[in-house]
Amino acid sequence: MLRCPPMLIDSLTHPTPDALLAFLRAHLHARVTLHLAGEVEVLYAGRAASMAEAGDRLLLLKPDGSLQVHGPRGVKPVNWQPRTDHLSAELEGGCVVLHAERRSPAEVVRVRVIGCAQVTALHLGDEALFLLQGSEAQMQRALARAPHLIEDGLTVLDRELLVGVGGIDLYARDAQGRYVVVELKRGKAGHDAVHQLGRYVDAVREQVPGNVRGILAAPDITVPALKVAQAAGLEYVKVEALPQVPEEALQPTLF
Amino acid sequence: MLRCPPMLIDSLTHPTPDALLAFLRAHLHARVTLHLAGEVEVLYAGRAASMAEAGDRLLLLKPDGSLQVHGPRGVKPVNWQPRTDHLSAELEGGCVVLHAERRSPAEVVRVRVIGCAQVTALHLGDEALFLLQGSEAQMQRALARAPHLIEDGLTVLDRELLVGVGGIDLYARDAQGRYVVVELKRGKAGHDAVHQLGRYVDAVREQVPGNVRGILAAPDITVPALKVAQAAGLEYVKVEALPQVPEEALQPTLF
DNA sequence: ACGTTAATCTCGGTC
DNA sequence: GACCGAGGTTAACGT
Repeated sequence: MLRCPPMLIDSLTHPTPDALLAFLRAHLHARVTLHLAGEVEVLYAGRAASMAEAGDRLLLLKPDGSLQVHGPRGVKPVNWQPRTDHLSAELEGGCVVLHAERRSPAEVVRVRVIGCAQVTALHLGDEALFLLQGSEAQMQRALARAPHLIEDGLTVLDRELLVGVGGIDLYARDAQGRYVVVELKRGKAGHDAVHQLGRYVDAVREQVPGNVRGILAAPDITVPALKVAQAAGLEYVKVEALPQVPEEALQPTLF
Repeated sequence: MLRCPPMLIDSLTHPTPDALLAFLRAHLHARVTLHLAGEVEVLYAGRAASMAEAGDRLLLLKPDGSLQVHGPRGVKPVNWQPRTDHLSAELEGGCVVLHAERRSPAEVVRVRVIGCAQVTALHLGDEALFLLQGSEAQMQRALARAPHLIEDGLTVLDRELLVGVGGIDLYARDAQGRYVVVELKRGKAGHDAVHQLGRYVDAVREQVPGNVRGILAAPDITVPALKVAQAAGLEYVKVEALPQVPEEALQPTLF
């Protein structure tokens, strides 16, 4: 009675090209995650085009067909392919070559495996529960429930109100009955946030008569962005992204 | 005489917590890339906060201190930490726990390894040559050399001209002597590109007398963005991001 | 399929 | 350190 399939399915060290090909063929379309360390050469063509000369790299192939080629630095892969439509392995001139293609956008990544130090097939199982705190969506919910954190007397009329293109984070009315467009940012707000707010305020002004205010609500704002906002008659209000956590919860004992 | 250090340094399958700890301690700060497959629980706190319940995951630890935790889908890790200041492994309640911290922004990722199926230490060597074609920088160079691709009679005065904040991609003069601000996009241009162009044009108009034109040069543009551009008196010119490749080069024989 | 936006965006450059 | 903008951004969501 195998309730939890074994995570480590198969692994080879320093396989020959033939052995590697057989390994890949056996696992490529088996809802399995593959990990390969080796010397590799990568060609990419699609929205752009790139070529990486032979070098030691780490490949990751997930069951959704996504492929990533990692170098020795950084979180970002050197080359990648998100969710492919077609994945194949062939022998070309004595080397295993991986093809990862997708349409829309039409892109192909071609990986030539010159040498393989280790290849492993794993079963990563289902995704486990994941909770994120401090997203803009959470901030939006919290402020919709407690709009006084933005301004006293504010009444929220709508969330994610679609106006022309794009959605207004919070659409509200202030104590004097003026309409208020609120744009939220979970981090430091920059030019882009001010422009976004300005665009929404303009759109609302075209549709409703009377005064319309624009408020940028964020935990911080860049100095230039604040100037631009003020020059455009838009307001900035400081709000915290993460709900205040009681001091006790931060004590190391609870970790 | 070891000119190329061996890529595969060490590997364990199903190590005990003690063996895993020893393995990690031995390799963590040895300019080595570590790969670990196992059941894992992750806490993150910093710009936001997250927790991931125990699940099968794949860890990547690079010599620059970057850490990523991959699930069964997507290019993006479930949790990550780019370039840490401090990395450590300890035994807590019978489980190996990894800490990856950085200041600025102050963030910490804590990975509890409940079970380890495989852990491998690799040497990924130096980065190999990487060439990317079709970046905006390349496009900028190409169009600066051949501005007629944007418009006949255009003379490029400057590239990346700093005006207020941000840089104008191409600053030019047209056949009639009017100043032209060109904003480039390597892909489809959207609202943001139009706003960016508008901002630069406004900044130039404040500094020079006379008519100032704004041209958005991109291989494509969204319909709404085109409308906004036209309404704002800005122009759109279609230019290809990738230099035209001769048909022969695309023939499969050359692959 | 298209358009828009958030993201723990990452990453690099410049002031 | 702050700020800005590119990115093969990715990924999710809505129409």
